[in-house]
Amino acid sequence: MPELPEVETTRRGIEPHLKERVVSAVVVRERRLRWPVPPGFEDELVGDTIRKVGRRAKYLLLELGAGTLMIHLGMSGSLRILTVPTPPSRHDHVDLCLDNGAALRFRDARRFGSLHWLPNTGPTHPLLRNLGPEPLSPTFTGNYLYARSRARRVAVKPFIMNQAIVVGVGNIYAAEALHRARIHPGRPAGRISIPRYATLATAIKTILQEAIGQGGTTLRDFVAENGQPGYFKQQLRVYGRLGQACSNCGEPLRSLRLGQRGTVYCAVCQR
DNA sequence: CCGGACGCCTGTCGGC
DNA sequence: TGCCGACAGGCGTCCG
Repeated sequence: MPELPEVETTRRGIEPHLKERVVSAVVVRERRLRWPVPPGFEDELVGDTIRKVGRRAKYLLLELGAGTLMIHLGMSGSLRILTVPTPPSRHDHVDLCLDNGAALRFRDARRFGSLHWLPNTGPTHPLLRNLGPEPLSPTFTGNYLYARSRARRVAVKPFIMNQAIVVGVGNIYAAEALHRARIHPGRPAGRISIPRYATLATAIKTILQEAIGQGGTTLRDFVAENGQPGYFKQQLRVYGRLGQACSNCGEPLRSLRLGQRGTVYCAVCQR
């Protein structure tokens, strides 16, 4: 997926096109997403005004008068702004048509993404309830990671990919941050010192900020609202570089499997 | 509570 | 060229 940098890139791209626009129509061509799009979903949105485009974790939050449209991009989702009518292709599942003739189009080949309507009157959505802190916020620190990791035997990579611990970090940026912090991805989370967690927290912040600056990482599917790919792929030091020389020491990068996810690392630099 | 495995989908790539 | 398995940016659910 789209991890935090790709979702934030999308948020920044779509907000100016959506702000203070009225939804004139909603077209749902495929309701079978990660969570089914409920009947009547369209009716909640039509006629309402988009006031703000926010983000929490990897969720985009379109705040309207009567509620919030929550969008998750899954593994292969993207959002585009169309300024002229464009025929939908096979994986273009939802269009949000605006009062100025433009439209927001949701595309997702694998359909792991989802859309939810959250009425203002309702409770907090269950998917938002158990999320950890935003990694770019001041509350996310090495001390925080240290405190949350005590007595946990899970490997540090799946630990920082756990959205209840810290949000927004997926498989790419977890691998990159651990390489930058020189921590072995398989090291048990409960066996990392305070200073090393301080380094890791800083590495996560730095990697995410730099990736946002490059418009995210495009491997295959991700594009911003204007169709542009993200360029952070050029900066990746371990992800997708199995067998290539480590940028620090020249050692060929190795891989292992952690939590059913491929993990590339340097056996010399990361311990 | 914790941690690991599974499944949801489509597309692509490497090996034979 | 075709077929088959493995793998891919996520994550909720189930089971031990």
